[in-house]
Amino acid sequence: MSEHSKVPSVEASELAKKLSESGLRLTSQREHVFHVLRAQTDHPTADEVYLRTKAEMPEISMATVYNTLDALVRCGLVKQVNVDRAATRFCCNMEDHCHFYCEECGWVHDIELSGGIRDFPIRMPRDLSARQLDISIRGACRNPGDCNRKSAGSS
Amino acid sequence: MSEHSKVPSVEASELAKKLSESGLRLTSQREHVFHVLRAQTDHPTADEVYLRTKAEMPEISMATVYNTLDALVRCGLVKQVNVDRAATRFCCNMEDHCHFYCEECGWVHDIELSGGIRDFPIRMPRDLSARQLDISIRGACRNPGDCNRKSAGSS
DNA sequence: GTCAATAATTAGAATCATTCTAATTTTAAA
DNA sequence: TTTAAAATTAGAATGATTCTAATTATTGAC
Repeated sequence: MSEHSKVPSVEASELAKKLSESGLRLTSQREHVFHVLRAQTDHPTADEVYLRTKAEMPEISMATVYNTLDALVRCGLVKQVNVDRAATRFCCNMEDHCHFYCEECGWVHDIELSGGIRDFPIRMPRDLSARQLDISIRGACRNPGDCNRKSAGSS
Repeated sequence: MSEHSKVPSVEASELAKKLSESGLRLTSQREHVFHVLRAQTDHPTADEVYLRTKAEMPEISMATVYNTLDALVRCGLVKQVNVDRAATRFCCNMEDHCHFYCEECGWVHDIELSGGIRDFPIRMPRDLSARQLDISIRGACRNPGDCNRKSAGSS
């Protein structure tokens, strides 16, 4: 283990387990990226993850952030969120939920589901095998002035 | 009306109406792009739309294709489909339905919903106003050999 | 129909997100 | 330890999308 592991690693064992289940190794970079994702409940882009992780671990590279995010997605610890043409966002809430995308400010919020995702009234064709259901809602935060970021485009 | 309108324009009146409702003009480029989208039930990328439209109207530019797709989305005739990190796809099926994304071959299929989209068990927070619900399912076409494109990654 | 104002189109440059490359370092296991 | 495989790195390359400034088309008033 290198000099870099200076981060609370309560999550490390879960991370190590999940990674190795997918034949992936635990590295200090992966620990830091995972820690950064868990530290906030927002939905950062790869670039935002890079900047936040760099604050903890200045030597990390963008390529590693992408590799790590892919690794975390592959081993089921993180979800990719694609809501518009902009950069992909990442979400470490693995409970059943859906995403709200504000078209004014670009912010992505989690929305709880009232039932389990299995209860959704979708009939799957026999020739397709589903791995994951993603639900997203486009709309606007009310009170445009309160929009989280980017200053609302409308008025 | 220019020399370019050589295309069956049953759709033109609907298109003109919807465009003008949003304060947008009907142009021959917009007619062609809309026609191209309606001609197939797949989910082309902007680049694919560009190539298909160019076959009917060789002078059209990529910038116009993007502008037009945006216009069609804004006036409610077309939906944007974002399923992964790749290029956005466009869908002119405006019935309630969801999208299946095959992780092996990249193909996007429409899936019918068994109920109306309003029946979905989601409780919207009061401070958010929804405009559109998007549901997508990630998975794999069974029979990997039959995958539509890109030759299946798995074996 | 003609004109002016506005909107749309165009080619190409610019930007942004993501992936690739090849060299180096780290990890895990013998 | 040693070694093979996996991960990391910086930076180049690619691909998707947006921007820019000049030109052309459309609309509505006359």
